[in-house]
Amino acid sequence: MKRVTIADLADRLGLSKSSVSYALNDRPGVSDETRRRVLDLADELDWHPSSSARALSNKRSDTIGLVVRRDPEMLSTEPFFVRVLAGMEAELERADGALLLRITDDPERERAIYRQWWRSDRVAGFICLDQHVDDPRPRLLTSLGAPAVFVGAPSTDPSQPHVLSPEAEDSETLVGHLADLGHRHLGHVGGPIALSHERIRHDTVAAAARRRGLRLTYVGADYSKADGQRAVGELLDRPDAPTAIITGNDLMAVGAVHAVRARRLTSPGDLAIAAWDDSFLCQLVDPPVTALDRAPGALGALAARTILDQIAQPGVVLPHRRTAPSVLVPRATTVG
Amino acid sequence: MKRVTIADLADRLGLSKSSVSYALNDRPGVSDETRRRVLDLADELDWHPSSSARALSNKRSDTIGLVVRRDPEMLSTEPFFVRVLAGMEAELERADGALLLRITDDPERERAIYRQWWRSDRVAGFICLDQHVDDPRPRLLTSLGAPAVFVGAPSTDPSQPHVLSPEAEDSETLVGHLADLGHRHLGHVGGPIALSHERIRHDTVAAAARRRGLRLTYVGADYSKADGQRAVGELLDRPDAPTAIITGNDLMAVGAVHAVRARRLTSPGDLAIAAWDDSFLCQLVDPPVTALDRAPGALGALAARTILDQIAQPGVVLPHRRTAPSVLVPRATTVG
DNA sequence: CTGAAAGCGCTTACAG
DNA sequence: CTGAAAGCGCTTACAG
Repeated sequence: MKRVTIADLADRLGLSKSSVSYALNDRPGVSDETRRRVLDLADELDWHPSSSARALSNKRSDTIGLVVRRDPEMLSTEPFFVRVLAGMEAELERADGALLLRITDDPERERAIYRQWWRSDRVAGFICLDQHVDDPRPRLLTSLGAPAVFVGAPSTDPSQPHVLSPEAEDSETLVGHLADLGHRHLGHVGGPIALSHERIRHDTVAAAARRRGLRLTYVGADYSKADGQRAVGELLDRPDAPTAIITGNDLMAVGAVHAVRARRLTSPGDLAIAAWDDSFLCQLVDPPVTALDRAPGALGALAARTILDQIAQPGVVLPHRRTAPSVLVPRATTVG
Repeated sequence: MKRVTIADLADRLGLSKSSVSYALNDRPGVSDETRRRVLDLADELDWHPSSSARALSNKRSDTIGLVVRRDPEMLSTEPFFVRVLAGMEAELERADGALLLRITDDPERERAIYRQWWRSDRVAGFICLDQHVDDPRPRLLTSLGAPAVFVGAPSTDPSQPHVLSPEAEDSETLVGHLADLGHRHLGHVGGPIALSHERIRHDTVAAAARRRGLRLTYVGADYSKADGQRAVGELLDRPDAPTAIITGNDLMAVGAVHAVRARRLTSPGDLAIAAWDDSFLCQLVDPPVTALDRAPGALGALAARTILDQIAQPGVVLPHRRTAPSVLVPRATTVG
């Protein structure tokens, strides 16, 4: 099972290795006929360039690194993550790139992996998810000189590109939907406030409510169903409970449904519920939950495209990008 | 941002590159003191070996390839996949390996990626999920000479190792549970019969039922909630409907619950339901579904360990392995 | 215990 | 348009 090399091709064709390399890489310096012969033989012998030799010569890899810092168990309850991942893959597939993946919930390890992958030239750049307050990655990656794109929230280093979901528009959509239904007091059950995009939502939901003269009560939870249920329960048990809530993800919306049910109340009668992140969960629960379809695949694809662009143009400050406004899918918990 | 190389270390220490390399790789040929000095300086300068240079010299990469052939949209509804993935990651993390991931639902591309990754030395071996009838991968990978481990079902090439869930024991557990509750006619709503592990389950469920003198009706579906609901609906509408069913995954169990509810029947009274693949879905649905917790993380970890072993011992035929029998989590749909 | 040298499979100036 | 040569950063026999 001897590997076929460029030298083999050169030998069989009576050419030099350089000519073969030029032909294979579609560079000037070889006649069309020579190029044809080279490509045909490469095809016939099923030659593929050695990725390590090429990376060593070019001093760069064509692999994108993705280090996910989440509890693996929690991750499995997040359809959103898999859909973002699939979007990245689709884009990388087109560009024939590849994704090197690591899942760890140890912050020390996380940083070590970024360093190691970059220093050992394993990857040409990184896609960074879940930016949080005091996130060490913007500075770390800048100091390493590693290209990176931040997904869902801006990097604190403005020279690093980011791709965002349109949180302001989405907040507007959610608040507007509930306001149009006549609700005057909303609850916002946000995810972990250490996450940057949750801060953004906190502010944009508040702004949207203020603009309409609505009252707003914020309460934080951890994205789990159980904690969502607890948080919504607390809201419901207040004397001045809101009549509608917005939850930061689908799982907490399910928790909300259960909180309502546990109190023998009904939705939307006693509490209307609308969620970020549509998924099959929102459809499965009874009653089905009104939710924003955020097109996670598009976000992932945009992230992949952006990091590939950044790698191709090192040093260039790329424009930030965002996905199209999400689409509200009204269901029984608001319009039931 | 100049890369630190072994030559830099050698220069600064007044040593040769080979001594430095020996020290770094913990091989004989250097005094303990020299080794210490080398390691200290490497640490101080944050030296990391160039993965491509090392791979080129060693003629082998330390990356494992995972090509997932699934519709990305469907994938996001499968907590099972993410949990297997997380298990692999945990094991690879320990061994400091990495996972190169590609998701595609195009069979042509799938084969091309296996070829390309192997021929270009990007990966040292593969983990293969979702083996199906007439799967081209056993032959392809054997002909390439690429190490591979098959997860969930044996390869048709017996020299390739596999790691399995204990399907026979699990079938026994599920059938036994329902039989103990007094059910005499079971339905088995299997997943796509083209998948090898579904064939195994088809046979082992049948054997377990036969052994107990139970009647069994098999019907196939595609793992989606909608198709599960359809299949269960068909069973329920028969004049001789089974009193209990086993579904091939959690999503179809949810479909079963909905089929029952749509007919204004109840579970477990009119139909008991037990599922393979416990997940939060089984807990969320009302009534909650009895399910087998298959320890997907352990399966993923075992797969990663096995491919690493196979790579370390090329040519050796490894013993096949399986995870511990799954644990049945009884819930309302059977013991309600 | 240490050093000089060849080699892994590519790319890329530099001459012809 | 083509070839000989150096170099990417490692590893590993082979001499000393």
